[in-house]
Amino acid sequence: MARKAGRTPAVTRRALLDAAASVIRTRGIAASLDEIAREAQVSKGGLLYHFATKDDLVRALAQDLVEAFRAEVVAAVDPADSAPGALTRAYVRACLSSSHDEVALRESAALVVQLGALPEVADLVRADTRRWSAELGADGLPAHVLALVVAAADGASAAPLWGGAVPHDEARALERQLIRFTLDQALWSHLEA
Amino acid sequence: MARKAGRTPAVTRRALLDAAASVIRTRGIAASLDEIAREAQVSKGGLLYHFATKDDLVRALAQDLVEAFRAEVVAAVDPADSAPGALTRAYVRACLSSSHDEVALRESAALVVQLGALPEVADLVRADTRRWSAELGADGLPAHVLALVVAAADGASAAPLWGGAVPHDEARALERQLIRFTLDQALWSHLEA
DNA sequence: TGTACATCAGTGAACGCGCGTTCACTGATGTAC
DNA sequence: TGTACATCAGTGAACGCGCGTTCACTGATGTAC
Repeated sequence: MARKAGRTPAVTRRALLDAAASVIRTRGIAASLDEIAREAQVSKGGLLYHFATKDDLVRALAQDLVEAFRAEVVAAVDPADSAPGALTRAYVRACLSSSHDEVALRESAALVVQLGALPEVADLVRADTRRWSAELGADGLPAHVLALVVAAADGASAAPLWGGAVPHDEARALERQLIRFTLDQALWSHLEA
Repeated sequence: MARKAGRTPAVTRRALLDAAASVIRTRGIAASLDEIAREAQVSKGGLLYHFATKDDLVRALAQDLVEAFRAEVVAAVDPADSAPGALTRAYVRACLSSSHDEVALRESAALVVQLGALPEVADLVRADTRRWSAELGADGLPAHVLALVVAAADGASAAPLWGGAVPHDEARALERQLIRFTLDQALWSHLEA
């Protein structure tokens, strides 16, 4: 513990990652370690005890966000849903639901893109994207349906990147449409090339 | 002209914007003016003669890209197409076509997002997004169809942001699907909430 | 037509400030005896 | 049980380097007479 009783190192580390996310979200990747440390109520030296270098911090943050999104999707899987496309439906729900924290998740997407300015982070994100491609590709949907649904989910969740706020009810409507899409086989053949 | 015959000031300015785009694309927003100036074959002082400040340069670049995308869409409008959704179809073609420069346009989207780290640029982009919303909203398509099509086009064109390369033939297939969507009224009612 | 002057479009050296990183030090907790 | 020592989790001052910005200067072109 040391010098700051009442906060375990793990909690301090968590606070630093949260502070980094919040500060970088608003001030961009150019945010200083000073700002981040202050936000986490730690000295700059204290931050550097946990993350030896700024790149270290940013990389850890990117990993954290990528894992958080994956956990979000896994949590959105309906255990009673055994039809093809169950994972894709969870993906859609995770991308479009604004239930539990309004905008946080979508802002995180924007944050990851910002962090992508660092090559190592870009690699990390690219690897995760490939993993999603593989897992969604094995979800049992025809390729052309999957491509459409995933593109729409991605587009809606990336909209904050260019300042496009999808209104709440519109997001729910889009979510319903996309989910129906993954279930309605009559539609599939109607759209086949 | 002065001191560098054979290049008009306008051409130098253009070269600086192009160099800024290319350098920032690869090295992120933290790229230095030195690098950008060198890429444009101008001294750092020369760059600052055209753009008094780094923010100035970045703002001009953002504006340039936003206008280039708009021009792209306008050029993609089919003059013989008078059905509802003509502008939306042009938007889809601009987002998904990889014809004339493979990846340049989509990389530009990524670039704009990077630039969004500066508040003034974020405002500029947000304003442009609102303008697109208004214009696409007046394009004659039902709201739920428009939302789906635009989200999918956005998602496909933003995929490079997280390293998701949409293969060429898949992009063409998605383009065809989305365009059919804007034309097939039977589908519309089938999808109505 | 030549000459003087102003302006445009830069050059390149120097400055100064912010920020990432280093470093010597420290106060609590854990462990050995 | 008390005491010495090591380690963990930081603090905060100092350093140095990179980068944006300033500034004095300059070489072509345009304009007045």
